[in-house]
Amino acid sequence: MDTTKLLSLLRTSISSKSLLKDKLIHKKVVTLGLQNSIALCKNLINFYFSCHYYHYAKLIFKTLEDSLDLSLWNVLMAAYAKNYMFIEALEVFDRLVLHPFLKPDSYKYPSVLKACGGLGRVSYGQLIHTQLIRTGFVLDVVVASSLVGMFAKCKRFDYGIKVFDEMSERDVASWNTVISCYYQEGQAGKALELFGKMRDSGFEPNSVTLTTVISSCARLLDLERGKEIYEEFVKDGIAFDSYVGSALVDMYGKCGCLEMAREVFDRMPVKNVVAWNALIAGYSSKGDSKSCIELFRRMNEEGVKPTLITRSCTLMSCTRSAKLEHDEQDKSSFLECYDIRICDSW
DNA sequence: CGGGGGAGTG
Repeated sequence: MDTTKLLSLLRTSISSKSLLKDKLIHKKVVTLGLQNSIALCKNLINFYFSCHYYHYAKLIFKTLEDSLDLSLWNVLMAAYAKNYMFIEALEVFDRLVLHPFLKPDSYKYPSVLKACGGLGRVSYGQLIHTQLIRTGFVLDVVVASSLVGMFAKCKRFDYGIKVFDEMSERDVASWNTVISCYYQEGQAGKALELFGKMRDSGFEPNSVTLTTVISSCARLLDLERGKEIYEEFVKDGIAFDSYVGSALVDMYGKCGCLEMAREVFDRMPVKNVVAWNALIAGYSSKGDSKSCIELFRRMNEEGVKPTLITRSCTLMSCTRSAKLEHDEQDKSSFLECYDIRICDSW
């Protein structure tokens, strides 16, 4: 069996998440003496991460870390960053910095910047920023966007916007990053303004853009504009995914159109917890505790785990309900929700 | 091999 065949087997087992099968493949890799195949090992690392077998992933890396292949280090950092293991990602980066022979490339930076953002380590991010200017890697569009995102996550929006303004090359993702930067800062109007600029500059917005733009309309309670923009996107054939769906449910809910919110929600093929929460929050703001309780029960039945937001919205709607003192059914619903809150850890 | 998206209360 050759490397190509093994790789394709591995990809299939990654998508079907069958660990047993993969262990057999891994054994085969070792017995065939292909453990030095970098490409194969990158796939193995990603596979073990997808099964949360981080220890195995690290072992694979360890057997090859002396091979002077930077991409292997980058794969490991990216895998950690993607799984929110930011400390581990930074540890790999720090070790890489001390490496005597490996010369940096632009792929080394996005993951570590994501980790800095996730940990709020702005001073470390700034240190890297300085290096990026010195080495010229800041000219890479992905590296620069990562910087913008890192500064936004660290609440240093001014720095993020400055980096964006100085970018010599931009793409859809970098525009999305800066639009989201304004949104996160609480400047929804400015986010919409940048969206206009993005289109004027000739970039085609995608579903990521749509999510942020709809959320901005939601925050501004500008239902008309949101609808208008959404219809344009529909005409352009932009995908209606779970992010877009949740943003729409949120917008309709915030604007008090619960029928529309419910309609979008029902149309979502996969209802994630954010969509549930957005709908519950909508009913909660109307003081409709009955609908909140009903949804709270339904999501439990459907196996979607409530979050802190689910519970606070549901409970708030119950306490807001003026009938609570008199209506036995509401009272028991409240207690039910409260009991679950005590049993689960928050 | 890398970057960008959504929910609550006070």
